[in-house]
Amino acid sequence: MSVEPYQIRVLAVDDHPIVRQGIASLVGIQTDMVLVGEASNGRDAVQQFRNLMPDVTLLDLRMPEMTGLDALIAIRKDIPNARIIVLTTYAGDMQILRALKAGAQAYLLKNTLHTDLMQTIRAVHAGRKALSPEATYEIAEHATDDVLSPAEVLVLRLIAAGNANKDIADSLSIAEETVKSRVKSILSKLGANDRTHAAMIGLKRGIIEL
Amino acid sequence: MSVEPYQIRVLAVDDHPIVRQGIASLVGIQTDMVLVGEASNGRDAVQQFRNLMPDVTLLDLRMPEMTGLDALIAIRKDIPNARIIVLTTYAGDMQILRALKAGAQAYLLKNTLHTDLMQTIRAVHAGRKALSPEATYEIAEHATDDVLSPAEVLVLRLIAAGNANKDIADSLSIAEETVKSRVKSILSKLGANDRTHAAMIGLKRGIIEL
DNA sequence: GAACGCAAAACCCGAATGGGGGTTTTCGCG
DNA sequence: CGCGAAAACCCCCATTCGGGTTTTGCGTTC
Repeated sequence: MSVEPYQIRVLAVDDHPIVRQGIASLVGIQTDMVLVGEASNGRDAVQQFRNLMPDVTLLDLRMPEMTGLDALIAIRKDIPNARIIVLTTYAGDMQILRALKAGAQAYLLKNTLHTDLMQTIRAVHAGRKALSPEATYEIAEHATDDVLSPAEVLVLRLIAAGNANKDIADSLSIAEETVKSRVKSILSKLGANDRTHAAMIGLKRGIIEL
Repeated sequence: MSVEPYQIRVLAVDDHPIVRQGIASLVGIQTDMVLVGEASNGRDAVQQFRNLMPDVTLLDLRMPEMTGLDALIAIRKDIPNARIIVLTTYAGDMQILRALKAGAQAYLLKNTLHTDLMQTIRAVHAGRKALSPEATYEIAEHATDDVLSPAEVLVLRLIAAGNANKDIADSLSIAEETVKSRVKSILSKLGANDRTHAAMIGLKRGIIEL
């Protein structure tokens, strides 16, 4: 039995055991990779990364305890050249952009084929970057759109929670009229008919979470 | 090498190759099960079920081409005693209830542990039923709630799409006043502050889809 | 320190919303 | 066939929403 001299050391982070099992099984088949660890939430992911120093990390975004995005940020703060592939179900353009800005080398959807996933691991390990077609499309789709300001995102979140402008004003300690101008701006930037539409678009695009 | 005389024949349906790989790998380890087929959408699932007649089917709900729920209904129409385990990410009570009404024997979330999943396959094959704790909780949580009528669900969908009452009236060919009374009823049944809140609750509870 | 840019705040106002009633019509089911 | 429950339609009315416009205030830049 020959031992591979150079193997890519992979860390898998996902809150679904079945997905981790799938990754483990796929990586196990490859002769040039080895799975060195698993984590089921963001906190564990950061911990595991520190301990294991993997070459490539597969990271889901939606997780309990600590978001994949927060884990990504924490890891890259520790080790700025960490190689991380975001592997998730969801493709809102804002979600993708934030992950890339936080230093992800690749963004793949879970409907990616086995072979593409393995190729991406090798590519990222070699220092290249990758985006799934859907991710590319989503970003291109909204490339020319105005981006919501942090203040506007706050208002949008409160809108989605079912608050009236007055309530939003109170909980943000600003004038109701200010809220109204922000709402107007949100509707215009998102191309929404009304606040309900805006909330749904915000969800679809990964600007707010359910 | 001994051949197991009685193996549970399993069909895996999920649009994520990685998840199917995980199931394949887990089922492969068990001596009393064998994976006989896979499908990546609802249409294929129905097809595969007819061809293979598996003992137990693992079925995701969110899939392209044809919903898992529709596939479930189609399969149970063909073979009324088909044993199907819904294995999905999402736990809105309405989604769960519809799956159970359509004849699913079990409803598991993907964060289920390996061992629990395997046990559930055996249990369902033996004719028993199973619900994940989260599913049970969701159902109990809303057990006493009034259920939206089909007409109300239609209106809620159009609300979420950003339509005004007048537009909803037009596209459903009913009077605006009718729409208004349905909206009132929806808000009351869901305990929502306004239509936006209602749309978000509808999403959370699996009454409408994004 | 003048000019600029921009978020916050203010005002107006017509239209949409949602909370109260209510009546008629339809339909499923015993 | 009739009963009861939905669904559909209707009216009133206070409030909220969303569009347009303007003013204030504050920091930046030149």
